[in-house]
Amino acid sequence: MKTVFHPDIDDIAAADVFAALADPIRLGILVALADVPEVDKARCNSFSELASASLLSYHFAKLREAGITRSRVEGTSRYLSIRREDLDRRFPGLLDSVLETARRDPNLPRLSGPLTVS
Amino acid sequence: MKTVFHPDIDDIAAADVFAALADPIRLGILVALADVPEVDKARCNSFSELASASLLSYHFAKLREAGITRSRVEGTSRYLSIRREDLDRRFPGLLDSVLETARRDPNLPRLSGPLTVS
DNA sequence: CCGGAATTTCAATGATCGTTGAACTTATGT
DNA sequence: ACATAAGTTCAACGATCATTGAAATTCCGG
Repeated sequence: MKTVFHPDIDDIAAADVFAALADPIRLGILVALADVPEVDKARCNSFSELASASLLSYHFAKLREAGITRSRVEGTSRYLSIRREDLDRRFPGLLDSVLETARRDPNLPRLSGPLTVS
Repeated sequence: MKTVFHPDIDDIAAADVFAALADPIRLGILVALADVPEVDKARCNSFSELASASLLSYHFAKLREAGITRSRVEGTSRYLSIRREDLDRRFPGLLDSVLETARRDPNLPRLSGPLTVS
């Protein structure tokens, strides 16, 4: 039963968050994640349109290490979600305006359909 | 009468803005700038507590090229300001929540006094 | 015209970044 | 037990980054 490291949200500096957001693929992952109605149900594989498996894995790690996402291991799959409560407490209002900003960017990579869930 | 290049705000991608924000010194510059009551009056030199002149020049360029700041040349001095209207139109709400986020970060480099102005 | 001030530019350094493809790990289904 | 699927890890690459210090630029005041 492998477990994954998630940093304490209070150890995250503002600049770390922005660094994690400074990539179109990661912003694409983030908006796709935000649009999933059921929390904690987005399989990594669902993002395969955005990049190769190994590159996705790299970007997932960046988001996770910046305290932005959570990764739950279940069998051979991993399920991603946004650490919404933590982010809202530590950086109130930031996540929403980042999502709004990202959604507005016409050049962000986007998933063709809704995320396959569960 | 030297003039300085400022990108069209519509040519700026979300990821570019976040990249420019991904550095503590630049965030420090930004909050200091935001706290100046009179717009367009902050001389570059006023930030000398934050870094060496040459490093500041580098960071100023990053902010300017990301569409975040404006630089007005007057004699041997340059005066910086935030492109607030442009940013608010292109990325509504983002600047304010970025400033709020940055101000909340206890580890950001800060100016000891208010900016010398005019 | 000369000296100094404000700022940028340049070259160099080491660190980190995004990307690729191949190898590895771990769990699942038969 | 074996093949397969889902992810991660690793080594390599060129690109960009932050930082330094020295040199160049541009203007201003005497």
